[in-house]
Amino acid sequence: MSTQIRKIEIRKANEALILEAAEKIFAINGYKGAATGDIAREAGIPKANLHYYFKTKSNLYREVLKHILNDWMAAASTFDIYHEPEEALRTYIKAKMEFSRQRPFGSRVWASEIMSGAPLLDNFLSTTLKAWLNERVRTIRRWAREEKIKSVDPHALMYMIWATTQHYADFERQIIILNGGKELSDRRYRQRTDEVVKLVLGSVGL
Amino acid sequence: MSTQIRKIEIRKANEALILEAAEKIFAINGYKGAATGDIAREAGIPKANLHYYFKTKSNLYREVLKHILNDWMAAASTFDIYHEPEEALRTYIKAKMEFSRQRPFGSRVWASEIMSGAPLLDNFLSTTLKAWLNERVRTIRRWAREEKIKSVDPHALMYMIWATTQHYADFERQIIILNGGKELSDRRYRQRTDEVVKLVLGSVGL
DNA sequence: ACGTATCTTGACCGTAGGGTCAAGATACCA
DNA sequence: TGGTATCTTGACCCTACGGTCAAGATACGT
Repeated sequence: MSTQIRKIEIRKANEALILEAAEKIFAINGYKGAATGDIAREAGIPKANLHYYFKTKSNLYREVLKHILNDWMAAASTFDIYHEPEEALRTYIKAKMEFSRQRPFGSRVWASEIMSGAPLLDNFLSTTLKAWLNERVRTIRRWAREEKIKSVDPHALMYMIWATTQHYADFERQIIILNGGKELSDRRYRQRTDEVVKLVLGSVGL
Repeated sequence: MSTQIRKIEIRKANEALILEAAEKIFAINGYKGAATGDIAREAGIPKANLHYYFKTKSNLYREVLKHILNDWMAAASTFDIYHEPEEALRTYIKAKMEFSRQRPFGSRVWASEIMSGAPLLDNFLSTTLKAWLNERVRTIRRWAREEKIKSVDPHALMYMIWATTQHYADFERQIIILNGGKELSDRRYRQRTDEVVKLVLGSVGL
């Protein structure tokens, strides 16, 4: 009945703390392999406290996924800012590369969920994402028809973009090792982003 | 002291059975999330029997990884069959797409291992794979110097090829859902392979 | 046919992990 | 300042899981 602003903020802060820790642990160990105790330790709180904010591991996982979907869709929306293929693709790829840089764990949770059969993402994939993809597929076909780009398989193109951009998050460790153990600097990462843009644009004849 | 051929074959057959089941369960649940009991059930044998052939879960996992590395490297070797960029790239991409089609679980175990920090692959990545990659990078640079292909960042190109081809294994479930719940037929998959080849060749100006 | 090495399996053990609880601490409101 | 709602936490419970064991089954060499 009362406002209790401070308390509400404590809750928000703790939930955010737990969600961040959970994203990391789920990313590293997968859903089944992740231990709520490990998540709690990562968040710096007792396990019982974690279960106070999130009743079950499953609930927590669902919340983590929800956050990732939100941000993934936010990046997706940049596809539509521009109408010309070059700018649209460039902007979208940059947004996805940025997402991989900023939220590598989120990307990995997504990948892990898909690899384990996507039990929870099934609905999102078959409705929201499918609709979004179909729309972009149509756009790409139109570009080809208008001879703004080479005629390519739109699905093959979109999957290539997703795969390549997400690779920098999901396979970050491999990339670092192949880079001699050093992670890519911001500068190198920006250059690499431009190279990815260049390759993809080249693949459609731009 | 004795040969005992039949027994040796029993062992080989059972080990193969277990390794196949293990590859699947590790692919779905990751190393930590996979239960030896689940692997045994998948293989159709009692858990104790699994532990008779593979002392520990860790040993079994190592063996699974070893098999995957072998086959991955076999695909990799196709890169060198041809000296001209077009044929070399086409052959390599086809081999990798074929690997994704035939061994989707293997690909996922690899991905899962990398995502969890690559504790066991570290050595392979920083020696064998790094050397292999450096060699290919040099080849790609040479092609660019000889103006056989556009000048591109070789690492960006190789990662794009890896990411895109492995996407068809690691994100198989997502692809199926986006395809309306039906998996890609052999024919569609072959067409898609050709499209991937086309995109990659296009990206380097071929 | 008999002895031996390998294989098979149900029962068992100990720890780890998801989740609960109840008692105390903290913040809020009147 | 007292009452109430929320928050914090160590201790606890129970199942799942990695791994063992010992007793029996199977195949092999002689």
